[in-house]
Amino acid sequence: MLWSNYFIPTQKENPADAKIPSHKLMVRSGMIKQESAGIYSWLPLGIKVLKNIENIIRQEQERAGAIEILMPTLQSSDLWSESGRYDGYGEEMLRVVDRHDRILIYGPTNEEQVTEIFRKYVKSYKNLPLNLYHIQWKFRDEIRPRFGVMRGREFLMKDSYSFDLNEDTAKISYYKMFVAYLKTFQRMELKAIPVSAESGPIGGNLSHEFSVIAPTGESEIFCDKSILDLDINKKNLTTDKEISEAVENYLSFYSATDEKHDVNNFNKTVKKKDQISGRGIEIGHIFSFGDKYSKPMNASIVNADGKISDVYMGSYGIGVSRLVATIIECFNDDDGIIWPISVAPFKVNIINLKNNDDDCYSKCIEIHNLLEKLGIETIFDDRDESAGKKFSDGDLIGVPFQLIIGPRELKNGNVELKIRKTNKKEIISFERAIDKIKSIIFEE
RNA sequence: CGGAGCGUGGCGCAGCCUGGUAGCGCACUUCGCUGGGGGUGAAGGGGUCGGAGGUUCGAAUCCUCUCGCUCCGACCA
Repeated sequence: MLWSNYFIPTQKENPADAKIPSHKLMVRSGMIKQESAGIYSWLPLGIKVLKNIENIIRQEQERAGAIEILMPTLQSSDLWSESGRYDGYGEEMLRVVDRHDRILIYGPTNEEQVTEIFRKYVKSYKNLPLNLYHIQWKFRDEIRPRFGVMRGREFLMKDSYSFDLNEDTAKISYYKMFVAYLKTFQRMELKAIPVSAESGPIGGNLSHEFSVIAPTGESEIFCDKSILDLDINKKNLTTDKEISEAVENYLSFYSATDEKHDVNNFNKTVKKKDQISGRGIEIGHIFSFGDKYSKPMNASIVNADGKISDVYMGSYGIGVSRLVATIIECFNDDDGIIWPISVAPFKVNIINLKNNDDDCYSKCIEIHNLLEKLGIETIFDDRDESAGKKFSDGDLIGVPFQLIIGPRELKNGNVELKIRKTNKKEIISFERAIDKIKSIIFEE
């Protein structure tokens, strides 16, 4: 991609109303534009990252056996009356009245909707277990949206819904998602901590949220340091038994949200030096809630004995758009964003230091085409701007590798490779630079 | 919803208190010099001050209403 053909409206100054690093940086790097309170347009760089994150989530969901569907943003309020949540959910639901004076809801979540789909088609235990997920925009009319897309009113969420015959198999479904979540977040280089949590308006008795500790986190979490040292990829997890053991290993360590925190228990079970507490950003939340929706909505199946029983359900959410901000909160410096390779909008940023130099330009194009051919997404900053401007924009948008090409080093067949993560620069041959980039990217 | 504040070119702000129809930095346009960390010289374009009403000879400035946005608190992926 040629920068001059693309659309990255960067700005030097911080927006007046942005308070946290991710919000400032997302606006300054031209990823998002606010349209209303808590409602944003996603500009090219922003949507690229959002899609990358979405795809990682999608891959891990599929790997865990979840099946993608797409439910509408607008739902009939009748469904919500059936489940009893129409009144319960309150002012956060955005209601829309259509021309026939029917009330629609811009969905804040989809338990009712998916239960409706399930009950229409699934009648037998033979079709279980089933896990359906979708990635769709949600709307929660927060009293006070803030922090950019971290707490928007409109946000992109991945939500999965599991259906099982009984409590035991429902637990397996829950555990599968538990593992999928750990893998998903790890691929984004986030250290997500599963914490036992209140289930809130979704309901149920088994619930964990996945949080990342960061200074801008919104609520206090407490855990045993040992959880951070666990590595979900270390073990081969294929059978239900292996999955259960792995999850139960996680669950054996203390971890709790503010509401669930028990100081005495914390001190009793966790050594002082292993006690960790910090502000957590909640990026995922999973619930197992049995028949909370299936019962009032008559989502029942016939079991092996020919008896009718309500399905056991669970729901599993990931804040996709919030993840974009979370990753930035975790990876940034004074100059800008530092994208993990897996979600970076481009992997390589070629910076041409001297625009009117034919040799420099053609070398840039050559390298750009070569990288693209290798399947490495590259942006070539061919703008007629000063070197300094390109450097600072490059650091701001946080592309992992910068290839700096100028007449001085080109004479010797060299290029400067800067790794954004470390800000280390080295002058090496083009071949070695490309090999190095390849090895780092494809090793992932 | 309770408390606080803001709304002046694309962005960030000054002017408002002590009314006299707008100013700064960045960005933008053209030309030149430049080009290894937001370079530089010259010449330009763009706003009637969120909206409505009122006071006044005269309103960005005073008053009333209204809309939007932000911040602090309770709620939340």
